[in-house]
Amino acid sequence: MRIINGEAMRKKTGNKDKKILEAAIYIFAHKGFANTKIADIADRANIAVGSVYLYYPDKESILLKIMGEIWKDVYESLEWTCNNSEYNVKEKILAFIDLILRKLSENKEISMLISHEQNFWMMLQKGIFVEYYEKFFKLVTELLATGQKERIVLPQYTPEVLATLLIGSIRYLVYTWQRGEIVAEHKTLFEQIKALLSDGIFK
Amino acid sequence: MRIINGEAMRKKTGNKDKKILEAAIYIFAHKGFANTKIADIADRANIAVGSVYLYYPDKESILLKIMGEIWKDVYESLEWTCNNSEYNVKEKILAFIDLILRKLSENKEISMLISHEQNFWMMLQKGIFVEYYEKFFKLVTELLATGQKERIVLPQYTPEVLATLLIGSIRYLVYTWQRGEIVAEHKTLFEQIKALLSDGIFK
DNA sequence: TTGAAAGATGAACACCCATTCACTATATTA
DNA sequence: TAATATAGTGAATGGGTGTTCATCTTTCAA
Repeated sequence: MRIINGEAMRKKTGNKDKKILEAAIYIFAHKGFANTKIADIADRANIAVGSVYLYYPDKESILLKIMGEIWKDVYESLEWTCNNSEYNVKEKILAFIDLILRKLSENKEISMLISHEQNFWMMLQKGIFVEYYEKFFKLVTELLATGQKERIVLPQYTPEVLATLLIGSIRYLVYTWQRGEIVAEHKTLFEQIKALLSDGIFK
Repeated sequence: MRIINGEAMRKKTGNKDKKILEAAIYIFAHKGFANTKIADIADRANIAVGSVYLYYPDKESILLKIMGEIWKDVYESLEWTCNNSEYNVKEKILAFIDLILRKLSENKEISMLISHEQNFWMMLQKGIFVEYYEKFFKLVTELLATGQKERIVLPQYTPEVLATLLIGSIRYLVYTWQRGEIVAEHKTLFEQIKALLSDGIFK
């Protein structure tokens, strides 16, 4: 029983907020944000159009919530890894590569959504996801700078360039692979990417 | 004087088709295809809304024309380089990197447009640009495969993975730099990118 | 100079879809 | 079991915009 302001309150049931997000990820990824109708999302979530508005104020906030959760998750995972003193810098950098590889490939639609929408919405600087992404990017940059100080990472490149290259190429490689344009086993591809990027940045 | 079917014909003047493309590149890049109104494009091109439809059948065809021209240009330049027997494979690969670097950075808006729209429209497989891009990608892949045969390029990676990595990371690095998120001199950045990618793929 | 044919215009149209809201269903409390 | 308050519904609304078209303008051949 739930009492708020001394009044009886009906509970929201069935995790509709989560169902909306899951449906939206799928439709946004395949049709693009602009071509997605609220009715598409409602259909896929098996709820009424009006119910969507009980959970999110508008279409845009659904997208921003999704991207916010993705980058919050990635940022907090990396932060945890960086604060774990059992790892040395090289291990932390490899863990970062692994982390983002894993996050983007856990779900085809997440990788598509990011590849289709992120750059544009980053430019608009809308939503909390921008802050999480920027914190994540900063952490990666610092990690690489530390690597350079410890003479593990090649010194001739600026950390920002390295970080951008790593994040951008992983994102695009996973996307291309998910869409079937690169034919490779999951494990083979991941090892190639890790080896390739390691060869390019480590001494 | 122009005579068609024995009738008098007024000429189209002022290169309105080009002006429309240029205006569209700018607006598409900054507002996104979906948020761009035909009126925005007409305003920027200093013509009437209706005139746009004298040159292009609909909004979509303007975007597809732009992307078609970009990738036609890139593909044909690379083809010319590959057919030029004065270059060896390594020089051709370096020329390819230079080519795409140059194309994407010649104009901030082109780089933005590609980064915001290309992945999505590639997925839809709409427009002639898809064929040009795929021919370009195939050429790059073949170039890298030849490099591997001649023991110039690292053999442990599949050419498709290398090609995807090169194209994707250059695109994203230039975009990020154009938007001011990486602070670097044009020349410095280009040399870093070339060196970094060369280190990662050449023996 | 004039009539014809095409270029150019922008107000009006018609459709689309995000959002609203009057209504129904259901959980909760007493 | 009744009263209440929120959850859930989906048809209707309204604003926005891609496209059209009646009209005007310009060019060109005769």
